[in-house]
Amino acid sequence: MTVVETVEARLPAHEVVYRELREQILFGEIAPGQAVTIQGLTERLGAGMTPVREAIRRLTAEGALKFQGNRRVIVPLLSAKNIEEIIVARKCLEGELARRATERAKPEDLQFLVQTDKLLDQAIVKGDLQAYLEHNFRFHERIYDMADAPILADLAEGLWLRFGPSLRVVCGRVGTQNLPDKHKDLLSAMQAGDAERTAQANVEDMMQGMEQVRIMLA
Amino acid sequence: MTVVETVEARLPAHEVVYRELREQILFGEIAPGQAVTIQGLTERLGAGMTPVREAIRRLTAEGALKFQGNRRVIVPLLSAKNIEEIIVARKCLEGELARRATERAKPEDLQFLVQTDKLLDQAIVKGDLQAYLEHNFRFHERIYDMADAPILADLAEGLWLRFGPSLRVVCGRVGTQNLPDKHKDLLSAMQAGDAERTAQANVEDMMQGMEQVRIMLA
DNA sequence: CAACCTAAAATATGATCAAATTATGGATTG
DNA sequence: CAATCCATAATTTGATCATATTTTAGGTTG
Repeated sequence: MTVVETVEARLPAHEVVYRELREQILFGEIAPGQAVTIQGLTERLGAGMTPVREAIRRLTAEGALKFQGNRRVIVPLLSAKNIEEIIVARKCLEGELARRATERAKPEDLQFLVQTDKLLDQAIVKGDLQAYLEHNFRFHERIYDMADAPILADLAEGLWLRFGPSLRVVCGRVGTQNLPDKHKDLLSAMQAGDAERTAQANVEDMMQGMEQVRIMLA
Repeated sequence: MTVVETVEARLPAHEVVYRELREQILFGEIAPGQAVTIQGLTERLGAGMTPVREAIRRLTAEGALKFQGNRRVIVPLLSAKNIEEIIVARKCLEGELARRATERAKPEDLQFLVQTDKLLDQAIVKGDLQAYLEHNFRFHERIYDMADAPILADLAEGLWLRFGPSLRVVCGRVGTQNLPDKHKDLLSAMQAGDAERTAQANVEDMMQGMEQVRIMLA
């Protein structure tokens, strides 16, 4: 048995299933509107029923899944109104988190962000949608971690879980080439230690993405 | 079998357990730091293991419970830093929700709020902590519902779940007599249709409560 | 077109296995 | 001789699974 297997064996099955399913939703592998069945997951992930159930309830609580009245669970379809709400919340959260992250940035954090942004650019050039979505998320997730504000980070990640599936749809239509971001502005501001400018760049970056989703839903 | 029992029987056991446990946490019946065991709940609520498990995962995802590394689940203890984070998020959310609620207020909503505030005052006079906490929550919950913004309402309720247990501790120490609120200001502004003033009153009300918790934690 | 029937899926229980905490008793030390 | 510490046993609790029951959806028949 390898070391990796030993470490993973320490994680409960419900935790493993949760993470797996979460990533699949986050990167749009399960489309908005699509049903998620317990039995389907037990087969697909080779897990028992109870752990699968627990993972589904957890993701439902986070808004990543929606419990229909009739025992059905689906990946929710976002409405234009939903996006407005998400924008309101993110405007506040993304600004605050970027501000705090800048004040606490360590060299290895900046190095990670620069490196991730590079990988992101490469994914855009290659047109690799999956890699684009993943690196983009890792970039912002790192900022959340840096902020040393677990509750705010939880809220921000929870929102990501809500619009993630739609983002995939948007990017699939628009194409990775046409996805502008403000990461360069953000990084230069953060390197300069300018928390306010970093916050502003992060909010603008967020708004660009949300705008794309908004256009699609209209 | 009564009608009520028939209707409740339609709700899945995991949903019933979830609601029950959620209320108990919300109104501080389970103290911060206290452990929540699966077997304890199966006995106390007369439910099976799987539904209890699902309810716990759901509440863990909402931040109402915390999963310790060693398989233990507790009601989290708030730190002073946590409160700061909650304040940042609530400043944004409570303002927006009150604004939207005012714009959409129907006569029966206002009637409910006035009535609930009356019950709240009575609870204060009687020194009935449990009733105070419950009516206070129902008051604000109604505002969330009125706002017609399910995602923002989810976020606001989720935060309530985080500070609820601490609020109980605070009120237990301070006594219900010494708990000022801004509900009268809020109601008069809302009745006048002044969304901005309602928002301001709601944020002030929130801050008064958070301030109490902050003082206790210092 | 409605009522019924069948198949599939979800709910829920209890049994079983594994892990962790607590309790116990003996050895060691001051 | 009493107190402390450590190792080990016992008990409690969590994790997982297999299975029985209930519910729903969809197709079929009158």
